[in-house]
Parts: sequence; structure tokens; C-alpha cells
Amino acid sequence: MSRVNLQSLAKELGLSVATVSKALKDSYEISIETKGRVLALARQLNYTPNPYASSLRRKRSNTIAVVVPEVADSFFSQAIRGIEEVAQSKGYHVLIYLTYESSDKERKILEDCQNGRVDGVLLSVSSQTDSHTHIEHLMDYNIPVVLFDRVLEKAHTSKITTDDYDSAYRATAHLAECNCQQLAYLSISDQLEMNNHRIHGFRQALADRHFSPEACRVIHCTNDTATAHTIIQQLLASPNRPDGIVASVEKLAPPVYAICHALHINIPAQLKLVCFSNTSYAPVLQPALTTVTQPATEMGKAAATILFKTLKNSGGVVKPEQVVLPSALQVRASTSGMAT
Amino acid sequence: MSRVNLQSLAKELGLSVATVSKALKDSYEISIETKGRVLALARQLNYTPNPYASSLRRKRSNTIAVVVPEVADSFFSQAIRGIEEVAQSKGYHVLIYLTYESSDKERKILEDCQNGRVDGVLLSVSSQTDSHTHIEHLMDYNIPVVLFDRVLEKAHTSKITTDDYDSAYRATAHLAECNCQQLAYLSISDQLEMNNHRIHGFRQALADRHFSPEACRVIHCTNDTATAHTIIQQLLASPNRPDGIVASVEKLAPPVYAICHALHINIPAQLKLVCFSNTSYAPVLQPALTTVTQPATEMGKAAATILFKTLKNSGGVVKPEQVVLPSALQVRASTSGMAT
DNA sequence: GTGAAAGCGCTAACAC
DNA sequence: GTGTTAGCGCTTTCAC
Repeated sequence: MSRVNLQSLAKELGLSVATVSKALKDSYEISIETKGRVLALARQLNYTPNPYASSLRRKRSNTIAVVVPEVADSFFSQAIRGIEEVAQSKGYHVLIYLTYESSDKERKILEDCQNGRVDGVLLSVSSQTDSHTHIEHLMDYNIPVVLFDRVLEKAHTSKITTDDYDSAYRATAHLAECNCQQLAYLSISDQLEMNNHRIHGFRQALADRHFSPEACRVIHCTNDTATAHTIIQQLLASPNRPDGIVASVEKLAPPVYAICHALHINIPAQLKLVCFSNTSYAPVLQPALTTVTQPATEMGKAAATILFKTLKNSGGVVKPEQVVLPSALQVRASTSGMAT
Repeated sequence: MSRVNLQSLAKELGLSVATVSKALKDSYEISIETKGRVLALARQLNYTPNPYASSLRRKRSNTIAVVVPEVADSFFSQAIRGIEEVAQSKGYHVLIYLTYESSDKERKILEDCQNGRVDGVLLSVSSQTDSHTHIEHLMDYNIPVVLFDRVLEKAHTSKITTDDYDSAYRATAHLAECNCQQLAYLSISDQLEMNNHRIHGFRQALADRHFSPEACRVIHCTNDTATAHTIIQQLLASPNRPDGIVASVEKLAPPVYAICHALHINIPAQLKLVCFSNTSYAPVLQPALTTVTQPATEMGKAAATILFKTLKNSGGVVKPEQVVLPSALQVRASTSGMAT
């Protein structure tokens, strides 16, 4: 089917392209009657404007990019859902890019966002990313970037995070209150600032309770599942294994369960576990998993909302906003009872 | 920063816009030396072409749309990952749209794809969708649509599915071999063809084994979590509750576990459960969940690959392809032992 | 109220 | 090898 455009509509109606364009935009300049005719034909021929012609002319794409490390994990899936929802409601389109935890890919993707493809970017940095120059570069081109969850403090832009320090503190304090003596924090990257805040919260909670440094281990698991498994296995098979674990990301919980099962370590009697996780399986695991649950969909919505607000005002000065949403410590059976 | 375009490059180099354009495309017409100068300046000024100007001219956007009902669930997340990966490798961009199971939204989204925004569409239909006119309409505009997982048989286009009938048959046969007597299939929509194939597989497996119709119930849970929970609860609390369940989608497993736990029904001793699911928590549940696992990432890759192949040949006639990938029945503890 | 015309940044046909 | 030109489909200013 040949595509219908303004010109074909105009010809059919005996009007000029300009008039048809204005009529479709419901401009005050055009008579009611003409608007009616135009709209009727447009509908009949199923006219939709060519978005790229419009973008080219208006220098506005009505699309945003969402750049995230992965999508397999519940957190990012839920965040994307939140983003898509507000984008759809505002008539924006959402391009999705995965960095697969590579800062190189991340840089290239942002570079490709600089020339009109998108009006703005929502970014959660890769675990390798340690510089914010690529972000600043993009913003030099007047493309706002809003960071969420995995942010870079130094980047001069809006950021949506959760209370990483506080929630880690609370999770750790909870373990201490359950009488755990030997705590371990399972980390997945020593690069991510978000992770470092959680580590600080972990350490401070224990320092406030006069734990010795040896009782506050931070174990660097890698991002690779198999390696992480090995490292956790070593930890749990060792003579001085911890009796309380704070796992920093969702994917670390399954290996802990599996290994405890294999080694006949009873959760929660011998080991209490709390995990930063958004999985819907938490209540159904045996024992049910105590989680720090991030408001993932809300974060996505907040990030998108701030980005759209920025775009709306982007004539004026854009004041970076910083939003910190609270995570919820959901206590379940994996931390129940007192450690002995 | 003012954006650099072909014109500014050309002026700076004392060349014409056309020459610069060709040089950047590494055209054979341009001298090595000129190419060198152009490339050097382009790199120095960090030039990237305006994609929409190019799209408008070439009538090709190098972007595709992925339209799916949801993204919270592991299947679609993994599928999207597969799609994104091949798109990235081919230099394509991926727009994502969620229908939230509304065929109305789905129709509107496809309508918006008709005017150049995308070169092709990957679609998994909503559970409400019972007509394929919106798909045909889009294809009338020469935008290929490839369906995956939730397909519409009648749509005259390429489809990627899994062996829904076979895998449901195998899952059900497995329950029968474990000596289950009273089987139930938990369904989530009576609209989806995929689901109906699974139901047929379920029924046929039992018919082949001479089960009475009363021993082969199909329970229509709704898509709403709370309602589904109630329905499953009624089923499991009833005097003639089943001793074997085939759950047709991932999200039905958690309520079954939760309800069995609450009602003190032992899995697998009193109830065996197999679920179509891609969750990574399956091995870690207690008991570990027997699953029919779809090759989700592979399906995404296959769908994208076929779409790109179609786009490449789209001068010629596009012969619809039908790919059926095998799901894996992964037997775990939730179906172990013999029912009594 | 309507229309003519310029131009967004690029590509491609064609001239030189 | 390089340049000129037309035009993709739309928006917008300005004239009538």
C-alpha cells in the first residue's frame, strides 16, 4: 500500500500542505469546517505522520533511550516497566540498549545518542564504568541524562537511587539483632558506588555494635555466576564460615540456598540470609527469603518523570534533582529465630 | 555544543557535502587522501550522522519495534535480551512497547509503526487479541511482522514458537508415569492459541492413557494474581483435589507453593507439580520445581534473525517461515516419587 | 483562513 | 574524484 502523506491528503482535498498540517494539529488558524474535512479524510485513509520528517524539522524526536546493563534480572525488568508506562502516557517512544556490563559498549551507545535520535537518556551504569565523561559529553549536546540505581555521584545530573547505605545498615542491624556473630557481605563489583554505599552501611552497622573487623567480612564475588558459586562455596565450607550473610544482589541468593542445601547448613538456624532482591519467589523459598526490596517500578517512573520534566523546561536552566526512594526490609523466615 | 553536521564538516574541509558524505561511507569514488582528511576531522569533531535525516531520505530507519504484553516475567525478559543482542550486532535499534495484555493498545501501537518509524516488528500478542487484522494492515504497508511465542496461526507471516503441544504432552505423560490419577491444567487465558495447544497436549496425553474426562480438568485462572490465587486455593482445598498439576505459565507456580504450604499439602507426595517456567529459582525451591523451560533467549534471537533476513530480501517475495524450537522438560523434585 | 516557500540533514542521480 | 541539485515529509514564517 502506498503511504499516505500530507501531500496526498492535500491534493485529495484541494488544500495546501500547510493547511492540512495545521488542521491536523488543531490550529486556531483553521476553520472548523476545514478541520472536519481534513480529519475525516485522514482517518479514512488511515494517515499517520512520518515521525522522522517531523523530528528532523522540529529537532525533537519524542523518544528516549534506556541504557541498562542487563534485563534478565527482576530489578531492571520492573524499572523498564515503570519507564515504559510513563513514556507511553506522555506519547514518548522508548529505545532500549543493553551494555552487558561493558563500559565500552556503554560509551558507544551514548555517543550514538548525541545526534537527534533521542531527546534524553535514562542510564544505569555498567559495573565497569568508572568515569562520567561520556555522560558529560552527551549533556554538552543538550541531551539530558538521568541516572537511576547505579549512578555516578560526580556526574552533574539528576539521579534516582534508593537508600543504599540505610537499607544495608538496617539489614545488617537486623542480623546483629538476631544474634549473628560472624557476618559476611557478598559483593559483586568493587566499582559500583551503589555497592560501596551498601558496604559502608554494612560496616557501620557492625562498627556501631563493636564487632571486630574480622567479623565483618566483605567477599568480592565476581559477576560471573560460576565463579561466584565457587567463591560462596569456599566461604561456606570454611571452618570459620559466617552465621549471617548480606547478599548485595538478587542473583547471589540462589547459589547460597543451593550450597547450604548441599552442605547441610540450615537456614536460618546456622546461617541467616538477607538479600537485596525484587524476586517474587522470596516468600515461596524455603525458608522464605528476607529481602531488601527496592521500589523498582517506582524508580523507573520517577526517573522517566524527571527526564520528561527536564525536557519540558529544557529552554530554561536544568537543575539536577536527586531523589532517594526507600527500600523495604521484608523480614521472612531466612532470618528468623536467634543465632546460637 | 552546536551539533556538527555534514555541512559544517564540508565547509571546514573546503569540500562539498556530497563528497564528505561519500567519504564517510567509504565510497570507491573518493580518493584515499580525501577520505583520510574527512575521517580525521569527523573523528576530531566527534561527528555522528543525524539518523532521522538519513532515515527520511533512505526510507529505512534501522530500527525495529518489539511489542510484548509484559516484561516482568522471565520469559519476555530473556527473549528481549536475545533480540537486543542480535539487533545490536546488526546495527539496529530496538523500540520497546508493552501492551499490558490489551489488544486495544496493541492495535494502536502497531498502527503507529506504519509510517516509517520502524522497518519491522516483533510481536507476541496480548491475551485479549483474537484477530490478526492489525497485523495484516501493517504488512500491507510493507512492514514485516514476525510473531513469537504468542502467535496467531492465521496470520500470514513468520512465526517462532516452541513445541507447545508436545511439551505439554510430555509434561503430562510424566505426571501420569508418576502415577498421578487426578490431573489439573492451570490455564491463564482461553484466548491464546499457544495455551490451547498446551491444553490439547495435556488432554491427549491423558486420553492416550485412558483417563476419564473428570480426571483431566482444565482450570481457567485469570490473569489477575489475586483472583488466580483464590481459584487455586479453592481447587486445592476441595475434597477431590488433583494429585498432579500442569501450570501453564510461570506466575502460577508461586501461589501453588504458597497454598500447599498453608494447607499442609506435601509436594510431591500428595501433589506433583510441573510448570512452564524460565525462572532461575526452579532448582532452589523446596521441593525443586519441575519445569518446561522454553529457550527464551534463543527464540528472541531466532525471531530477530528472521526479521532481519526478511528486511534484507524485502525487494523479493517474503516467504513466511515457521520455526518451532523444543522446550526442555527438566524433571526435579516436585514430581519425584510415585503418587499413591 | 489559507497558501507559498524555505529548510531540517542527509542521500543519490547526474553532471563535470 | 568532486560538485550540483533535487527531494525525503514535515513545520513554520510570512504573505495574502
